[in-house]
Amino acid sequence: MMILKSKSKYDLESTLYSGQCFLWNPILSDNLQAHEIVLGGTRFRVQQLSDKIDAIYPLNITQNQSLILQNHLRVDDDLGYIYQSIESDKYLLSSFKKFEGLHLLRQDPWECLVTFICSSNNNMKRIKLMLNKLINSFDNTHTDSLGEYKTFPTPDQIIEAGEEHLRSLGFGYRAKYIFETSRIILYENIDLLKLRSQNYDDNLEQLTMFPGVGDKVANCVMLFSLDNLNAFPVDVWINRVLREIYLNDSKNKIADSRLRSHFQSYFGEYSGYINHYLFHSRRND
DNA sequence: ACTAGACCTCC
DNA sequence: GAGGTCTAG
Repeated sequence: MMILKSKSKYDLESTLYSGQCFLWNPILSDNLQAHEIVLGGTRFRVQQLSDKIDAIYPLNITQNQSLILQNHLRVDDDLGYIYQSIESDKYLLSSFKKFEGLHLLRQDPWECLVTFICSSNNNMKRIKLMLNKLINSFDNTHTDSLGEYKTFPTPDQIIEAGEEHLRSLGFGYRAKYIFETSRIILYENIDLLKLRSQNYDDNLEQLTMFPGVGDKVANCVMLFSLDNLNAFPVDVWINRVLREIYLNDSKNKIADSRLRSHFQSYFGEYSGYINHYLFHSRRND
């Protein structure tokens, strides 16, 4: 076991299951609540220990593995700095207090892209189910001291399996989107990791070129995997909370992309972090 | 630029 | 109806 250093208090439960990532699994380890994920081909397990994270697997975690985990968990984020950036906002203040320690994650861009293409017109439970089916339908089996585990399929594996394979897993019309997106990535030799830390506008333009990726999905991918912390996905929940709290219950029709750019200016460089607190709060009241 | 309808499947 | 996107007009 090894306590991970984090700049701020860390709330694992809120962070891992707030709807930004669907690849973490709750698991019982020594009768204690733990959480498991595969990162870069390695299986990791963590659990909450007071305000910090305890990395309990791999057992003798290497320096490099520990870096992979910390990088994914964004333990260096300074939440206090983000919290104080909007001091006068009553609703946000109570959200920060209620979910103190909620972090964004830094996910793998490819896995994140597939995840949020799946999210369209869908619910969290089924998104999770679809991703599990997808992972289990390929033979990417690895073995460690805990037993077998699987890694996420690559674009070329998805192409080889075919669009019909995805349909047979229950992906519906999203099968075509994921299949075509895989083809574009492979044939145009696109390295999604290179989009990391590129500016918001360029990434938005690049990502919305993929079929099945509109403004909302692109903003999710940018926020949850590409370090564009000013990304601001507007879904039905964010739309609700913006109207209720910030637009005086306005029922005017405003396009989500216009709401998005307006509130990006309003909330500033960490609007994406604020977005996730708004989302999580609105869903949990 | 902006607005309706269709779209797969499952709870 | 569900954490949207695409297409037509």
